[in-house]
Amino acid sequence: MSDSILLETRYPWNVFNSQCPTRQVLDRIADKWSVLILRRLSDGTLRFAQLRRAVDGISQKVLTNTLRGLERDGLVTRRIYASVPPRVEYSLTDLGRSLGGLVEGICCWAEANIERVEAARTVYDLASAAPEGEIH
Amino acid sequence: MSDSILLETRYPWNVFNSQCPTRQVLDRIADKWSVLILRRLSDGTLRFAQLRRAVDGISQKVLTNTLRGLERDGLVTRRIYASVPPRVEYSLTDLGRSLGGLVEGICCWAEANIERVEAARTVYDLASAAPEGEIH
DNA sequence: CCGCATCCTGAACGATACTG
DNA sequence: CAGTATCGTTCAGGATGCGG
Repeated sequence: MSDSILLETRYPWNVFNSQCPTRQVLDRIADKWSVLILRRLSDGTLRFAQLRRAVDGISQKVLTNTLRGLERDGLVTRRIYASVPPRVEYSLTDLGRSLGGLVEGICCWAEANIERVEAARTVYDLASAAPEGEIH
Repeated sequence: MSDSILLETRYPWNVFNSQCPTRQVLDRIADKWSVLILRRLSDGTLRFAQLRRAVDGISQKVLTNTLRGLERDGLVTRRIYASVPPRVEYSLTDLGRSLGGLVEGICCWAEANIERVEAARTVYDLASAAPEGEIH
């Protein structure tokens, strides 16, 4: 009996349940900024300012917050060097690296399919603008 | 010459550039609700109310908005049956189905690694609460 | 049943100024 | 350099009521 349960659901968790803690994980990793940061760090260690430049458009505040969250969830390591000026390096943990393939997959999908998406948008927007036109 | 360019970057797009349209795609798919909806629809067509129940915690407004966005971007099809009461079915397009593996990967990663994430959080929160304690 | 319109609150975010 | 702190704004999102 317990075997069948194990076969049906390998984990007792369920992202579709809003009370399940996995939802919080989904919230963290299914996030634009998290994806971009993780992907940058998958190429190697970066300092705060480097990371900021590498992820165009992110504000200092959002970068700080996102890094804190990623660090708290064990995806990113923060190493501080007590020098003047201060030096802080961010890198992926093993757990963070285990997300590498997914994160790259997401970015690649976006780059590979943007033209299809834009084409779909054009069609959709045209249909929305003049829905009556189709009938006449 | 053009060959080397093609080899270096297969696409002229770059998600790290905030002006690049691929950022908008990333915004769409690197989103908690989009991921959950796409994953549900990858198992088959669903009506609006079914989808709402299947994605626990989503409000009607957010579901509507997210579905519109996914439809506009060509990931989801909306089929309307002019019956009483009205019947609206949502399903994935081919483009949406091409995201299936990634979407499933994200959800599975969350379910498979939640315990590691929670363990990391415990460590992080303890260290933040009493950082002086380590020295004594 | 589906989902649009409206109102409203709180969280997210940008900009700026300041510190170790 | 790498933040923290504060302020002001914007906007996502919840609640409710109505309409096709």
